[in-house]
Order: sequence, then C-alpha cells, then structure tokens
Amino acid sequence: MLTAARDLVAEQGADGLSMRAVARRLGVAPNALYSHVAGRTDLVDQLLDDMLAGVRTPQPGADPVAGIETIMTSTYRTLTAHPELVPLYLQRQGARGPNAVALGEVLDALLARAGVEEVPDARRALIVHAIGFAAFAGSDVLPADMPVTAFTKSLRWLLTGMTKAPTL
Amino acid sequence: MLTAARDLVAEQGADGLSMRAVARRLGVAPNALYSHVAGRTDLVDQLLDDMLAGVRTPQPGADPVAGIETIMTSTYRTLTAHPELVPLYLQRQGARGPNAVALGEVLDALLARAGVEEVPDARRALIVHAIGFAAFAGSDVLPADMPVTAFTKSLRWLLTGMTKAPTL
DNA sequence: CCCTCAATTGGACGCTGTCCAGTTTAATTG
DNA sequence: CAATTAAACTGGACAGCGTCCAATTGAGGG
Repeated sequence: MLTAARDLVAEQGADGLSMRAVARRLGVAPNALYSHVAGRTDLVDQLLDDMLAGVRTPQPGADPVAGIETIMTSTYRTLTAHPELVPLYLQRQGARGPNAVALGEVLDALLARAGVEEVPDARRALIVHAIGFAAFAGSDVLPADMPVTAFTKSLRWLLTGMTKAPTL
Repeated sequence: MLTAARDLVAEQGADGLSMRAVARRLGVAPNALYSHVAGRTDLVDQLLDDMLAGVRTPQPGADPVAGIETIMTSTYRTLTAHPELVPLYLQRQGARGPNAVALGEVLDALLARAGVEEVPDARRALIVHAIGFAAFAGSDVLPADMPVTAFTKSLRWLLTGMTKAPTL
C-alpha cells in the first residue's frame, strides 16, 4: 500500500495522492484502506517517514558539528531524490513518524554536544532550511540537480552562527 | 471579498478557506465569487499578494546589503503578523501577484548591486528563509513573538555568504 | 465442520472546486 | 425617463474528495 501511494505520487505529484486513487490502483474499495491506515494524514505521515529511513546518521563518537552536517546533508539528498514528496512535507510542516522522531533525537543530542543553547529553535531552523532548500531545488527555474555544495554552504553559515553566538 | 477571505482565515485557519465558506460569509451563492476571481488559487494568490503590500522597501540609494536586510526583515514581520497565512504561502511556494513580482525585482536589483552572482538562487534562498522562519515562528513550541533579532541573525549569515563567496 | 476475526464491500453523508444556463441588478447611453 | 448593455448573481448540477456504518466475504484455528 505504501508502494502504491509512492508510485502514485511519483506519477501524478502530491496532489494526485488520494485515498480513492490509492484504492483504485490496488483494485480495492476505498474503505478497505482504513483497515491498514487511520486516514489520509496517517498515510502521508507513513509515506514521509518511510523515506526518512534512508537518512544517514554519523558515528556516535564523531565531531558533533560534522555529525549535524552529515545528517542534514543526507536529509537534503533524500528529499531532493524524491522531489514530489517535498510539497507533502511543507503541508505537514515536517514528518512525525518514528524515523523522524529518531532523527530529531540524534539531532538534538548533537546540538547539545555542540554547545547550542536553544536546541529546539536550532533543530527547527535546520529542518526548515533543509526542507525549504529542497522545496525550491525541485522548482521549475532551477535544474533539479542543483549542486549539494550550495546547500552545504548555507548550512555551514547556520551552523557557524548557532555554535558561536547562540543567544543574541 | 478579500476582506471576507482574510477574516475567515484569521478565524478558522488556512484550512477554513473555501470558496463556499467565503460565499456563505458574504451571504451569496458560491458561484457568484467566480465573477470576481478566477478560482480558489487566484483568491489565495490575491490574499497573499495583498499582504505583501505592507512590506517596506529601502531608499533607492542605500547600501544594497542593508536594503536586502530591510526588505527581508519587513517581509518576515509581515508574515509573522498574519501567521494563519503562512501555510498558504508554503502550499503555493510563495506569492505570485504584482506586489510579489515588484518585491522580487527590487530584491534582484539589490542582489546584483551587492555583487551576488547567482541572483535567482539567492533570491529563492532569502524567500525560503523568511517563509520558513515564519512557518516555525508561529508554531506551538515557540512563543509567537519570537524576537526579530533571531531572524536577522541567520539572515546575516546568509547575506555574508552570498556576498563574499557566491560560487563554491 | 463451525466459529472467529480480520479484510473487504456497497452505500451513503457532507464536503469541496468548478461549470453552464438563465436571471436579476446596476450602469450607461440615447 | 426609457432602453440597452454589462456585470453580478442564482439554481442546479458534475465529479471528486475523506470518512463512516452495517453487512459480507475469506481464511485459519479449535
């Protein structure tokens, strides 16, 4: 079912993802889906979270700032690898499944180890940065293969500021 | 009609904005709206663009980087003054009306004068930064009156990087 | 073989955006 | 003031949506 939903989004974009369309693709009545999923929102959440399973996390002992860079760059790569899903992230303002939670916790720990004081703010800033960048990387003006270095660059500006001057 | 739509969003959030709800509030049949607006998307665009009318632009001769800061900070202030509209911006990936176009042109000119090479990328990065920041400024974790200085700070990181090392 | 339980179904409810054809209202013109 | 024109509005409809209820099917275990 997740596969069907993913294919649907890949073919028709985020707007094409409807319960009924998924059911149609599975050759099943729309209601049947509700035995496997709480609702459309839940489906979207599963879809988004499923994708985050591919995000790399750094080795436990590594430098925290480098670790954050690893996570965020991998997140960005994952997002831009599935540009049709990015609008869904924007609508949901992020993901909420177990993978998202796990990544958030890793990120929080790294931020704390990096000496950042306002951890929740910093986490949100990083997430917004990644999703926002991914959102306009898949846009019509930019070629979809915008170099990751451009992302990394502004990511480093953020990291520098966070770690050097946490409170203003 | 724009007023009715704005009130509706203010009361019920972005999801409450439907053609039929606007019509109901105006005491009018839903179809009547189509004499004034091309469709729901157009309504949203007008709504978003209308809001951008309040964004301040710098004096023509001023320092370009300071000018960009003026525009973006004013944009951020305007967005956070109407947090219910921010989800609509995210869904539309920005505004498209005349005010948005005008602001974009001013921004482009300032970026060019500031010596930025990748003007479209930079413009998008700035817009994403403002909208993204506004998106999580209105979130449940942060108090809605998050100090503008926090926004300005990361804005300056972006500006510094853009003007000093445009291409990597 | 029967029974249980999950998966599935038909059908419906209320909602959405949008279009067509016709009617009312307001403005402009003679 | 009357007549014409243009704009605004209406009733009704279409296709689609998410979701729920009650009833049915299907397979597995006792």
